[in-house]
Amino acid sequence: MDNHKLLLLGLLRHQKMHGYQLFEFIERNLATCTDLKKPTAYFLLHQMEKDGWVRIEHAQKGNRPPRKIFILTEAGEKAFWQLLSENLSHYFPVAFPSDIGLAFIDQLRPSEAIQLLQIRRQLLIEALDTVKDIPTHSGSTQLLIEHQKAFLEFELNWLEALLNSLVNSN
Amino acid sequence: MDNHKLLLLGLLRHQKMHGYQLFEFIERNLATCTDLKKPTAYFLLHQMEKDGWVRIEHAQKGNRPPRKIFILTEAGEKAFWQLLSENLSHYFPVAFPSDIGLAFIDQLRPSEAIQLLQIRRQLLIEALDTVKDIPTHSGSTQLLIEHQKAFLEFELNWLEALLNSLVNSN
DNA sequence: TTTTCCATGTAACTCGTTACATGATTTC
DNA sequence: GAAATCATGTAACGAGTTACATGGAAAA
Repeated sequence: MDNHKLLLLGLLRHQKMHGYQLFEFIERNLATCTDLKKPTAYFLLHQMEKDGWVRIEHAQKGNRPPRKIFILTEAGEKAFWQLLSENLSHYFPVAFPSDIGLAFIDQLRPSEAIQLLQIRRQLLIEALDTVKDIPTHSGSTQLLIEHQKAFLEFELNWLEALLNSLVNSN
Repeated sequence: MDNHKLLLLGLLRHQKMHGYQLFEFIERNLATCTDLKKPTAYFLLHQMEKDGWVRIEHAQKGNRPPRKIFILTEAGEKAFWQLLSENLSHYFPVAFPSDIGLAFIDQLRPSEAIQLLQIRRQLLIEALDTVKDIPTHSGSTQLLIEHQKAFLEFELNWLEALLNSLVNSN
């Protein structure tokens, strides 16, 4: 939650935006790296407004639906630094739901295990291709994408090594 | 949730156990790899009993609190295979909350960024040490631990490369 | 003219967590 | 005698998701 707020604040610090615009940006560029959904984004924006971290300006473009433009306040700026340094000085442990199946792989015939993991391998390759297709960003936003890419490559290598060892033991 | 059930079923398939025992095992051996908490485990076990995947035998050891021993049924066996092949043939995307901070690292002075990330580095090293201390398991349960270890090593390398690039740009 | 895009949200639900409750028993 | 262990849970809460609602404008 704090990290989601950090993301929104950081984007707003760079440029004031309305909710749809924020969400579009995340969806288009960071979908592989984060998982902030639309209703959550709106909810957090309003909560931050209550807390005085952002203020709202209303705007209209032609006859389009009215926009709520979110602008960082000074309190929001302070919160940004706080959340940023908390984030960077922590390490958030990651659990891998996919791994649970691996714990029981020795209960399958190797040929069956291989067949199932081939499908996973294909999905991993597709995920990696998606990340590779993201256009390069300026600044350190690119780090997020680079890290995700490096991670997926690591995962793919690891899975292929596992597949090889299964093939050899067959 | 399905993956948590898969984990419980898989452990029970190997050996019938009571809730406390199951949870102890997970806590002791798989804490770094999964995040199943005690109340969740009890809840899922009872839910699976309602669904007929496990049945309960009551037992008493001395004057200790009575135990509920969970035993896999035939339906549970079927569910196990179903959940296992679903798990293995999927890839569950992973988001990294820690990464959000990286997107804004160019807004800090490099020296400050380095200082904060050094703390993260230390935490990563400690997490890695914890995994290295887990005694070796028989069978493919060990895969889970190996994967977590390899992942943490990847993370540490990546972070150190980032730190180096920050030091050089300073 | 039907679909997609723009722009906002709400309501109900799910999964899981935290904190607490109970009570005997073994260990320090 | 106090603290940790064994063994079971419940109740309240929290974060986030899914599905739905609204309604005009642009694109196909």
